[in-house]
Amino acid sequence: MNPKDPNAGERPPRPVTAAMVARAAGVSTATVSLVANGKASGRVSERNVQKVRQAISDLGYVVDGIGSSLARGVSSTVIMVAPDISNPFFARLIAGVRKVLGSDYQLLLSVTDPGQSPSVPEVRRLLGLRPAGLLIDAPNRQFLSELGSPIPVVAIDAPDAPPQVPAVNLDVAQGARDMVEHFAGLGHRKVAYLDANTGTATLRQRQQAFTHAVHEHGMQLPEGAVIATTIDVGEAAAGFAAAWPQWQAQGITAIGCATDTHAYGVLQEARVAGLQLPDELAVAGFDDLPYSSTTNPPLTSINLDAEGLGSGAARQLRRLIEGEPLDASHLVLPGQLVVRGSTVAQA
Amino acid sequence: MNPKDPNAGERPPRPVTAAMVARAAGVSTATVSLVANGKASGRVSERNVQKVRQAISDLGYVVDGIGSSLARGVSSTVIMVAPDISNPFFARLIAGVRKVLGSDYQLLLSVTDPGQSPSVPEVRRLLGLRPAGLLIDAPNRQFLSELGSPIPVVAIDAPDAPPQVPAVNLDVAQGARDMVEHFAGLGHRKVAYLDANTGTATLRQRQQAFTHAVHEHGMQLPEGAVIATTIDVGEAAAGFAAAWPQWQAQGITAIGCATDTHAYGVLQEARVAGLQLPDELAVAGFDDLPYSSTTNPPLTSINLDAEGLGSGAARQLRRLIEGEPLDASHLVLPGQLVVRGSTVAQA
DNA sequence: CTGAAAGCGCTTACAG
DNA sequence: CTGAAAGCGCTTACAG
Repeated sequence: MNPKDPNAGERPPRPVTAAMVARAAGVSTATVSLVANGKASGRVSERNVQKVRQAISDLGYVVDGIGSSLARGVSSTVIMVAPDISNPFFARLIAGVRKVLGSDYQLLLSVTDPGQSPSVPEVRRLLGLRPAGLLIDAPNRQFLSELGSPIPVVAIDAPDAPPQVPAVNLDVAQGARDMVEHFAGLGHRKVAYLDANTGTATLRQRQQAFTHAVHEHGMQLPEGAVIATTIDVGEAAAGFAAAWPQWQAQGITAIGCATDTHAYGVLQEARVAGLQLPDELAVAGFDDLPYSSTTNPPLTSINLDAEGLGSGAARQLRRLIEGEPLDASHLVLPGQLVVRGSTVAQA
Repeated sequence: MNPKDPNAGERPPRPVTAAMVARAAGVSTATVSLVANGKASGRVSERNVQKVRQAISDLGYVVDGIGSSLARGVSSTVIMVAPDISNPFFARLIAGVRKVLGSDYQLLLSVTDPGQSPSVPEVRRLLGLRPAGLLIDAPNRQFLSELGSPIPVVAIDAPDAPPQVPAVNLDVAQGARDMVEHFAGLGHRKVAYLDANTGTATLRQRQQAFTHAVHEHGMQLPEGAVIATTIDVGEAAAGFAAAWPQWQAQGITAIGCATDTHAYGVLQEARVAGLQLPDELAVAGFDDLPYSSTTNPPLTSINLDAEGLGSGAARQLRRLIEGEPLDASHLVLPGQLVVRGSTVAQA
């Protein structure tokens, strides 16, 4: 670590093994193992602990994860399999996971092809790495029922996970109902929905609950009032721009968006079109991304706790790994409607 | 894989080992190993190959990565360490890496805290996993000089990497010069620069080369004409909105942006402010993200080959891993100015 | 072409 | 408290 380290930047000759440390300290590798893993107390004399510690730091010994994993049967690695990492929601999710895993487990990400649910063979290969547990983001139901993992698995954002697969989800259906109720309370009668076309379960749920709630409230979702684009401000803007003339003619005054990203596109085009928000058009989204409080106007959104989702999933996984019982196999985190200027004129 | 698999969703009793396969096929584990690793040809009789293949598929055997890694000394894992994953540029980078690694190596991501260069101890722990190689995205120079890895490492987007660390970079300086020359050719005399405040070397390079080129062309970057925000459309929009009155008063007619994301913010605010682009204001960015061709107006940008960056780095790493010589330790991929409506009125 | 055996680096009963 | 030894699952010279 010393910047003047003569070895800096070069290939160290060969890695330091426990045997080398044992020799240097004059003890057995068993003792080195105990000390290196913090299991020395009460089992190794203070004198030997010191000698081993000294040798470890002198030689720069790091426990070899492979040897250790083989001996123990598992590694201290947690692998998270995720289809889509390039969005701020995911970054917050990871932050939550990392927080709970701390330094006890090493988090590694395995990215599947964009928008694809992971495949069973792919995950089986990952299993060959002997992770302590697996976190699987947005898997589809079929995958989950086919997997059958020998190690603990927790699904994230998998509302359709079978009961035997622990999962932690977001209550997006309730969020959708809250959004619709909010629109209804404001007097909107005809609404539209800007969906995401990625086909994950959480997105499907949002749309279905939205549609259902609209009818329950006696409101209308006219012909052609549900369109879908990718999760991209530009695509959403273009989609809205194309649909708006007709929607306007149909008397639509409010738009629910599957994600805040979609809503940003709507806001952008609406401002360019000179629409008065929220008077002529009300817009709301899902996710409550950080920027939603500073858009113009600020965006009404369903706050979904990405970090809580990550920490919750990691917590469940730790329980499983460590053999503790789960309070519940499926956890559902509530969302929260955050009302801002895109639906209600603010002071 | 059969959906009717009675084991589906349950914990398989215990993993299948090479010894079990050997017993089932009536051969030794050595033979199983040869067949399972595709090294059988010319060394195992066709008859035994068949028997082993049969047993492998009957039992669903997968080579244990841990055992294999220990025996071989390395795993077939490539770990990519990255500070910031939540942007589309990174997704394309990954795609390039995956393409070159194919199924020969398993790509795993290790995410550092947002915006942080990885730390040496962190990476040392990763080394305990015995990866075949390491890909390190946007490391700082100090990290690189301290690391001294026993395994192949390739730095990505590290223009200040020391010569002994192979790196693949983007020629952002040339890109900045091209951008400025483009502005100059259009007759702009006073320009501004909207920087990113993340402090990575590539961003620093863009800004310095831009500034330098401005002076070389006899143009001006007036007092207060360089501001910085996070890489976020909203932040950039707000930053621009706050600065524009003064910039306008100073006679600034063109803005260079450190990333397209910044430029989107400028475009957004400019349209709202009713500015005529490109007549009253010209805007250009870096990255040429997919959406840049469909903004309104389409954005002039320096196309940086994210996928090529990923595939180039992966290719270098493979060479290193496989013991082949490198053509060059440092690779620099050219950028390309793509002129669109945000700087030049289009037909 | 084949299999017995050594060895990768570690952990963990076990005997002392 | 301590160390010799077995064993984790695999790969690879080696002898046949």
